[in-house]
Parts: sequence; C-alpha cells; structure tokens
Amino acid sequence: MSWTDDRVEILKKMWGEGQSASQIAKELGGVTRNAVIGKVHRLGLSNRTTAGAAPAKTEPKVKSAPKVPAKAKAAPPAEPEVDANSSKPDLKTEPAISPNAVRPPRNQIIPAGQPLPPQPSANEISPEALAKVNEIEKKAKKLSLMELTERTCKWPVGDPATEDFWFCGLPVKQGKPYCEAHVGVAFQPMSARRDRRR
DNA sequence: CCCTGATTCGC
DNA sequence: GCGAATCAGG
Repeated sequence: MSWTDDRVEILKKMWGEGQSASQIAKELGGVTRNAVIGKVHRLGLSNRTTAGAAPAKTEPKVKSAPKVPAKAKAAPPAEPEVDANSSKPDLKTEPAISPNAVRPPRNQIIPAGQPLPPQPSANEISPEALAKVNEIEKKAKKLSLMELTERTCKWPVGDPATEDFWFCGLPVKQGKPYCEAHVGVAFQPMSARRDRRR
C-alpha cells in the first residue's frame, strides 16, 4: 500500500481527532502503526497533546553507535499564512459528513464460554477501593457478554437475572481480567482482611 | 504484558 | 519517502 492522497487525508483526519497510530493503521489497512507514525512525522504533524505516549523528551536517544554528530538544525520559522483573502473561487462548504464517517465497530467476537468472575459481594474491602469502583462503574462501558474482548474488564455488575446486568468493559489493567479499579477489589492483598470477628 | 509515540537508518 | 526495528514511557 502506498500513501495516496486520500489515504493521507484519512491519516490527517484521524490523527487530528486524536486517534492512535494503531487505530489509524487498522482503519487504513495495509500499513502498520509504525508506518503511520513515520508518515505522521514526515508530514510534519507530529506532537499531539495526548496522554499515553512518550512526550518529546530531551535529547535524542543515543544508541550504541550514534551516527548523529552534533547536527545544528536551524528551526524553520516559516509559518504558512492562511490566505483568507486570496482569490479562491472554490468555496467548499464542508459537509458535516466525511468520506469515512462510517466507523464500523470492529469488535471481534470473543471465544465466550469463560467462567464469570466471582462477585466478592459485601466483603471486607478497602473503603477506598469500593469508592473507586463506584466511581468507575458510572463510566463503565456496560458491555454485554458478547462485547467483551480480551482487553475489556470482565467485572460483572448487577444481577444476571435482570436487565440490570452488564460488564464493566473498561480497559483492563495489563494482564488482569479487570480494569484497575476492579482489580483493586478483586485481588485483595489479604491485608485489609484482618477482620477477626470472633 | 498491554499500550502509546519517537527515532533511526537501510532500503 | 518509506517503514521495520528499536527505543522509551505509561
């Protein structure tokens, strides 16, 4: 695949929307996220203010064999002005709909059949952890069983026998089956369990 | 281990 | 110009 005009357009659009390079790569197809990032850099539209990535650090990393001598790079101050007044008969009234307005849900069906995680119910759990859970459960994706993926929190909420049942669905914490908050209540360090009633 | 973007450098 | 490999951070 090559960087055709419209592919670049999609790239620009999605990057502008804050989509990750891998997401863009999937959308475009035929390219890896590396390709996308490389292109982004070549296009000059690099840094976004998005979390989760290496924020342009200090000096360039020096490997074992640095072939980069002190290369003084003059910063091009050229700031292309927008010709708001130039003769431009081609007024395009941008329709709200763009070519790739269609964003098909790429949810892969997961194997299913996984045993459901247990509900610790009213256990002796850190009030903090519980509070956090209540917090995030408001933001929960409320996924159905079929919507769960390997990287969505599989914490069940509610009663399976009612309509009020769903899975958290937030991004899991690393290899865990749950999101960070639910990991907190699922895996008790067995410390706060020092309840010795009786 | 998952993800993210950044950089390098042979092609 | 391209992008895999690698790096670096969360």
